[in-house]
Amino acid sequence: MDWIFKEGQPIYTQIIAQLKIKIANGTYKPGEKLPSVRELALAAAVNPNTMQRALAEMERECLIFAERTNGRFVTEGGEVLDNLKRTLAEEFIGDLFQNLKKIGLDNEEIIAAVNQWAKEEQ
Amino acid sequence: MDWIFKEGQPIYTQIIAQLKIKIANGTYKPGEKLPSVRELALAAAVNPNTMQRALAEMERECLIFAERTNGRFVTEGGEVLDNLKRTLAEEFIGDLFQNLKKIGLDNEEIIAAVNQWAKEEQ
DNA sequence: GCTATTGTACTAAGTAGTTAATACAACAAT
DNA sequence: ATTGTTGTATTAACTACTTAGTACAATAGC
Repeated sequence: MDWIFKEGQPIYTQIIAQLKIKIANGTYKPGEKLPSVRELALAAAVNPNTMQRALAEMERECLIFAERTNGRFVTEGGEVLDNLKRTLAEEFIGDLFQNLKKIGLDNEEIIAAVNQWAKEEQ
Repeated sequence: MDWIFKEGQPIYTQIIAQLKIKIANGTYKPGEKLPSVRELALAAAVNPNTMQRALAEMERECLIFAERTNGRFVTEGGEVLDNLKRTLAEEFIGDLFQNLKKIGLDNEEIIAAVNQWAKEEQ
């Protein structure tokens, strides 16, 4: 399930989204050392510059931090991870409501559709 | 609420997504004539070429069709619109489950989160 | 102290998306 | 028949993203 990129969206933004998920689900835990830029780039089959750009962006968001010649680490502190999970979930759910409302569904219909989806699919 | 574009994704793909929603919610009804390429481009504050590209793509999907010098029309036939609405809704909901499962929520938790969101927000 | 690995920076080239400007053919409206 | 509007095509220029290649400073590990 690792490192699949779609067309129509910059790779570096997709890397950020997928890395956030990996942090949120514990693949990379707070305080843990990340693979090096070059390793990550190799694993994602992406140019090191592209991976570097994604990582630099996540540093600006304080999700990870770099130690000059030692490597990169996931930021520690329980709030960070909890905030990330909550923010991601709210983004996903908010987008769903926004989109479904645009095509004419109200709150009840949305909840019904989500329930039905959970039963029928997978 | 018309024609807002985000960064990080080609404009023509965002035009397609928003036009699909406009067809799905009845802004443009089956059989109805669409504004001309130039009008749409003006309304969306976008170059005519970009609008043309989005419209051409939607023709390939048979959602609209062009009459050489008369204009563009929404494809008629109830199935088309129903299929569109169902496809859009399934895409949105499917993405939600996929994303939330990645950060560790199961079906029950997802449904709970959606219910809570519907109560609390807006 | 040496070495390998780390993050970081830079330049050049290629590709895709966007805009601008222009042009043409077909036909509805007059 | 003429005119204006339609979809469509083409060319050029600009920007953003991506890749390739190279290089450097800092330091952990030995």
